[in-house]
Amino acid sequence: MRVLQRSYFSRETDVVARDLLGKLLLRRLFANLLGGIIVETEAYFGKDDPASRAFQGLKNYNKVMFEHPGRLFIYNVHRYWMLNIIAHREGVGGILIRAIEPTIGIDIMKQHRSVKSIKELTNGPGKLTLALNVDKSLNGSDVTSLDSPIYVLDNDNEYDICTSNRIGVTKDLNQHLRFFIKNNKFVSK
DNA sequence: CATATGATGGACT
DNA sequence: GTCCATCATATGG
Repeated sequence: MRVLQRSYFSRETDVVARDLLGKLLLRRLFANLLGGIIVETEAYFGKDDPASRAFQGLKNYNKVMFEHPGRLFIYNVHRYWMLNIIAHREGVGGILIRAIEPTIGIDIMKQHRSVKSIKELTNGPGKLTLALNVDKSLNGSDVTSLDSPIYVLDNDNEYDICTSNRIGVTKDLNQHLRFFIKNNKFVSK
């Protein structure tokens, strides 16, 4: 397996969002490796997407969205941090990682969250950042190197993919920009 | 299992 | 003061 490179993220945002399903998201935390299989994503565009954090234009907090692909964009909503990877062919765009299937470092991730069942560990965007110990300090970091705190490994497995409208947005576009693996029990509710 | 509701804090105007 | 790409809890089946 190899680390996904900048060229991988330099494609249309929705194409990359769909393509990321099944890939392995890894978080290096001190001597530990945490993470799992990406099972749910959402694509967000720029000035033509009213649900996007870039819709209102360049701000201090969202400037990573306007920079080159392959970096993390960490954004706060309510009390939680959202983990996004910047991806676009040109212009602006990012992908929200909404859920992963835990496979590596499960015991450590459980220490970060008091949950009874493993199903609840990372089945939501705010839940997985808690489990992976991700916060704003990682905003802007590169994901295209094994030395990065977070990176994504390629994975050959094939999955059936479903789509829907995005979850929780107040002004969605009239197209399906949420992607998830069919029948996977770690997809968010 | 499903749906409803209140708490929450960062960044905006 | 307002908005928000959420979550945990409580309740009913």
